[in-house]
Amino acid sequence: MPSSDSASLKPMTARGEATRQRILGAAEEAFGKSGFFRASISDITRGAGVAQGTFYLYFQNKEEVLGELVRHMGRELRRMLTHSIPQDLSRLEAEREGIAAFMRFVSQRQNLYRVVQESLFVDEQIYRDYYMDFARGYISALEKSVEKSEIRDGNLEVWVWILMGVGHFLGLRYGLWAENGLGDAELDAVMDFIRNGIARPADRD
Amino acid sequence: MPSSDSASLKPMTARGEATRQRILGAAEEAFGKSGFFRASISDITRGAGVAQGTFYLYFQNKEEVLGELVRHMGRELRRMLTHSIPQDLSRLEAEREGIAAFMRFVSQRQNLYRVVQESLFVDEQIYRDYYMDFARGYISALEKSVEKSEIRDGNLEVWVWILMGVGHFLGLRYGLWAENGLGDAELDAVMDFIRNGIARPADRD
DNA sequence: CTGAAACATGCATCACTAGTCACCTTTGCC
DNA sequence: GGCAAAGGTGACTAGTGATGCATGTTTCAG
Repeated sequence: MPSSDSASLKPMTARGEATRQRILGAAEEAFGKSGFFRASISDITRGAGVAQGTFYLYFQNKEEVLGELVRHMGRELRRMLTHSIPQDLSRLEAEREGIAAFMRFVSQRQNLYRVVQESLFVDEQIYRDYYMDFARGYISALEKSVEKSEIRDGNLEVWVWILMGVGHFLGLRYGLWAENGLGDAELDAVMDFIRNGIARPADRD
Repeated sequence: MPSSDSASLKPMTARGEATRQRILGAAEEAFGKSGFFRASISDITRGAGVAQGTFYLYFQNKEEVLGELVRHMGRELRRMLTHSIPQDLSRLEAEREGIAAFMRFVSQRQNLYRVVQESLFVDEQIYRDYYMDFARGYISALEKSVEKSEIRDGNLEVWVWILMGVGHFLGLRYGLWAENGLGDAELDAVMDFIRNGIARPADRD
């Protein structure tokens, strides 16, 4: 028994997988454009070019599709960051590359990013998992950097949530709302903040 | 002519205002608990203790209620911050007080905060207006602080979006998801980041 | 070539909700 | 006390959308 517990109807063996992917793609588009709740199953199946019933061959409901999309974004983003950030960079350099890569990702996959954000209002657990997972990896990366003295020490958990918040709002403001994403000058300003904070040099401690 | 343009049916003169407020309160609760889309008009009117039709005496639809709630949160938050932050504080001190006050606000009015966040998926303009307005005031406050040399200079617009992102994620992580809000030690860690950044003292510039 | 498993269809059912409206109640001014 | 305006009601209409299912179609091993 393949321990299918609550894990719906995922099994399949060929073209089925392709159909499933087309449904996921159409859902990403529909959710991104209309929002999760306004998008209907029939919008999705129409977009995928399949009949309504076909949807239920692969998913129990819309929520399940959303969860899948959010996890997909998590994997894609990690993969992307891994590939965009050379191993030999110092933490601050890596941070800059990471933010730049993230911003490109959001600009290019606006629908998917919106879907992730909306998951907070569909199933909070999906959203929490997404960020808790990301935070876990981020914290251990910072820990290593502290050990190598590439950055100073501090409450890394809090700092990571701060950094994720920074990324999120930059993604919103410059990835979704700006024509041309985040420019180099602006990225400089971001890094200036992250490196040095806002206190005058004389007031730092 | 009272230039009622698109401004629905707001006029009233006595107990009507009280009813309208009860509807807004019930909507805040319903939206916060179930989400905007899952909450029905009849959920709201039931919560307010009025008949369904009464809703349409004061609002055209759910969206309008949401807009009202978001603008309400904006006003309340500003008022709160104004009252919580003594005038004679330096910018860094004010920043600390502001974050602490914001965190208390989110913890106490979780439903309202959720409503504001969900507005992004109901009517993006409402959400943008909320943050664009907030950013405007925040930027000019920072400009004044720069003039007084309380903080160093930089790209204040970018910094403000960073700071709002920080606030938002702290609100999420510690205001909505943590039992006890943001502790003093954690607030210290936040201020440490905002003051000094994460670079080692030797690497600062 | 053939039959069974996997895939796919699309319509019918069922539940639910936004918004309307004809009618009733309260308020307060004369 | 009478009456008009403001406030309030709740059943009803029209529409939408999720989901079930009986009925095809495709694929491919033997």
